[in-house]
Amino acid sequence: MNIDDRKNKLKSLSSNTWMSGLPPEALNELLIAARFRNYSANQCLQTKGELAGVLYGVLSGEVRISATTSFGEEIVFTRIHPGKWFGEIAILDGGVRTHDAFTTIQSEIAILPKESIIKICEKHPQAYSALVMLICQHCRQAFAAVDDFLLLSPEQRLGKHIITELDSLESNRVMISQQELGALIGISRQSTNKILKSWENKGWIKRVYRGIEVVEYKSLRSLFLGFEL
Amino acid sequence: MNIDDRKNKLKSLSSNTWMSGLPPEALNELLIAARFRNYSANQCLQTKGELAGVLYGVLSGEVRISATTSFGEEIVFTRIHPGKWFGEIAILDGGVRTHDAFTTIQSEIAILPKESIIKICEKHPQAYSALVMLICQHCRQAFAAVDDFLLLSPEQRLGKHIITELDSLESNRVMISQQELGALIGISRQSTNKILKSWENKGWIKRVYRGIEVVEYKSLRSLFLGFEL
DNA sequence: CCCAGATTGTCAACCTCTTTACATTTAGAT
DNA sequence: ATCTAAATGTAAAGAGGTTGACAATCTGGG
Repeated sequence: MNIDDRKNKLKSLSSNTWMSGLPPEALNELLIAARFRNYSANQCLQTKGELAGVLYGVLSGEVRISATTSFGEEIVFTRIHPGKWFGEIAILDGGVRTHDAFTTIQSEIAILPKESIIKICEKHPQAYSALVMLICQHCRQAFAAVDDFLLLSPEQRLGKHIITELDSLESNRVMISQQELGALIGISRQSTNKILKSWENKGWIKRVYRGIEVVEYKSLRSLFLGFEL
Repeated sequence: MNIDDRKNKLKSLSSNTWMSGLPPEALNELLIAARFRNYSANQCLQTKGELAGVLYGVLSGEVRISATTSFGEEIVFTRIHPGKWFGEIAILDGGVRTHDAFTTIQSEIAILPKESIIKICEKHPQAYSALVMLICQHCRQAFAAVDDFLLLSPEQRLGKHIITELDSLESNRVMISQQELGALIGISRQSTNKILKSWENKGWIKRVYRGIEVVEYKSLRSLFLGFEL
């Protein structure tokens, strides 16, 4: 792979994320250290409990962050979309992975080995700070998720989750099965279906196979905001 | 306050937390920078949304981390016990407070101003790393909390929460109203009461006024572990 | 083109948790 | 000691979500 290819790839990963805070020199070193790999759907990137060696960035496709119960059911913690990084906790504290990670569709993933990150961070303190900003983001998101469980109804959580994915994707369409959508907010497939149906009847969304097209963004958002913006 | 007093206070805050990783020199500088303040019950330490200036450490007493809904209900995110620190996110990323914080009983709190922390971190990179370890801990806790909502029944969440507080307190007794206990795991006071009653009937706990004494720690723990340890 | 597997639509029965209501108990203040 | 506000105990009714079941629909691969 030539250097321009690498630059283009990392460029799509450095807009609006922790990398955007890096000095050009540090970015250049990351450029060299990064590996890029294509995964087909349903490939495993990491397993909960294993020691961590790398930081992941999603170039294209989608990654599902999940865990499996002792009974074999799968819960879905979140989904990571293009432009976003994950896996920094285990890098920063030397601990084990908190979740499993699988691609949901064909995806291109950037992989930064821990040793390279440490080396670059020692040389460029700003790189370390940038990583800290990344974990701060994820920590705030997790805090908000806990609050949402304590605070919002299933319908509100569903609405908020869809809006969040929409914003992250900069699109008006979220592709996900109702099964998985329910698993993300802690309700059953049937309940998810019922809520989506009621929204479609109100003209807020359009149900498509394995996905949702949002028509009335504002209505959906005011569902959990408690007011119109 | 003399230097020995300060040393004793910080000593109780540096066992088993982020401070334990600090070099003696850095610890000494924190010693000088720290302020100590006594709060009576129900005093406000911080408010959600405000810019952050300090890191808090609980020397004695208890702090409730909470938020208020648009309808005026209060949800309880977690409770902080002696020996624990909180408030590092806003210090690290310069953002606003994620939650309100109130003392629940008379408490002594250590307060580290942001400027002092930054100064010490610049001089001692290990101090910065120690703070990062703190946020990693909190991030892992938040991730686990989200998983628990997706994974465990109310009864299991209740059991896990009590065990967690028990371990944090190194005690066999948790002092908390059933109202607040329910608010922490997202169920009503009445449901909380019902579950506690059933546990008392099994001989696992003893209900006291505004508190719970745990008799059968192992039984309670196996409730959510899914197996006996 | 056709088939198999995945996904969706829909119901009814069931179960759990919430809500409402009220009596009782407890701790702390005066 | 007494009073008051907070906390607890308890039950019935109702809301809301889950489960199980089955038919219909869709998509991608051969």
